[in-house]
Amino acid sequence: MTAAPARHPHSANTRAALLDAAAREIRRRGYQPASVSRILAETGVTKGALYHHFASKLDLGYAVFDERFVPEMRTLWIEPLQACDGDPVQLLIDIIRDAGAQMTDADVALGCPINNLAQEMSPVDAGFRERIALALEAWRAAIEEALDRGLSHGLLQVSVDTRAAATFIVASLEGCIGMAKNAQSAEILRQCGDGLVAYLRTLQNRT
Amino acid sequence: MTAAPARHPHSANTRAALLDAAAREIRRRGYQPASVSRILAETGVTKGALYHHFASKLDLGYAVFDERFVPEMRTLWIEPLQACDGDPVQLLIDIIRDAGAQMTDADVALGCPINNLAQEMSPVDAGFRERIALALEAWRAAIEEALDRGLSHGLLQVSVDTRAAATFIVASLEGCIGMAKNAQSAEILRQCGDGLVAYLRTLQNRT
DNA sequence: TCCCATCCATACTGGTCGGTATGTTTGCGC
DNA sequence: GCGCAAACATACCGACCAGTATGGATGGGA
Repeated sequence: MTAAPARHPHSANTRAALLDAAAREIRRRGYQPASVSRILAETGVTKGALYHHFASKLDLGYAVFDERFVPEMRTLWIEPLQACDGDPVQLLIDIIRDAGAQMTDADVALGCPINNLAQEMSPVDAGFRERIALALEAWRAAIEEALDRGLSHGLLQVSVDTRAAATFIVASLEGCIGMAKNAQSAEILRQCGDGLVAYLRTLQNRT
Repeated sequence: MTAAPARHPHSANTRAALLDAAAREIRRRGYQPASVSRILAETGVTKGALYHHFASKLDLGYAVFDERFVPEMRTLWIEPLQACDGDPVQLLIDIIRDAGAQMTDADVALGCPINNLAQEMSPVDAGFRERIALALEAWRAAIEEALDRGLSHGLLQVSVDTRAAATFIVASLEGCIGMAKNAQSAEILRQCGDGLVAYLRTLQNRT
């Protein structure tokens, strides 16, 4: 479903514009309150074009998740983690600090799109739920593997259960982002992040 | 807005039934997708009765939050914390373990109603956002005060920043509940909870 | 007993929703 | 240049939504 034969070259642009606008709309309002009409109005694309590229609103929602939200998370978290051969805890701290420093209150107010969809859609739609579960599991696994490498390099406390720690890190990260989202405050995000950093440091082997 | 003059005694029952049904509906679907018609169908109450008791759907939503969700959180968390004069960390661990043990997968799949509304409504409606901020702050403050008492009794590491710790505890708790909600698994909730418990233990003064 | 506010019931409205049927344009392959 | 499918456009549909107008039932206070 990613790409059509593309006989007409501009077609891909239309599709991309729809995905971008839908991503903004879903980020801001969530999937269910997202309005197809608003997406069309914002892009200037007509309804016929949209339903040529996507079978339904749900299909569009899935595409936004797969082609926008997941890649974003991959480049921010998974790829750095996989490339990490130093101290994974320090890498996590750096990402948290960097991302926290760059975000404005407006960014923070939108939260994490994956977690937004998890909270909204998991009781309602199995397709979203399974996609989200896969994405979160990939994230968790990347953290666990990085922790494992750090452990084998003697950088972590030997008592650390890397699987449990990775699970908790993902959960508390989403929790911090969620708290800051409601507060609409990058300052709160940093405060919450500091709490998480304090936890992360307890995993390090301090010698 | 809590209670009308109640000239007719049955009136309070109607109102309570509406609040209960609306609470179920909002728990399951969120506020925006919650349908007034479904609430009426479930209760057997008519639309005239509903709009006699509540000025609007939003008013009903606020009442559900104030009179159902917040009291629930208060009895589960705030009151035990305020009554705690022993080790606050152990109290938190006990609550987490007890609540986790009692919950079924179906319960877990609904998540925390306060956090659900935070993620859904904070970018959309200031009234919800402020209510949620107050509730979360009350929760955080109750934890902080309990930690402060524990600290003064020598039960915690003297290096603990109780305010930051309380903030992080709330955030990570909501994060754990959110992860388990998407997984629809009480087992995941317990695993995440174990991670949080491991963090909580790092706050204790082990001597 | 009768008044009157409270409480509830019914029918309806305007608006938005996602989706579709049908027609037109576009541009590559031949 | 022609054929033809991909790509887009327009108009419309039924369903559902929150909310309202209006009238009727109810029951306690004077």
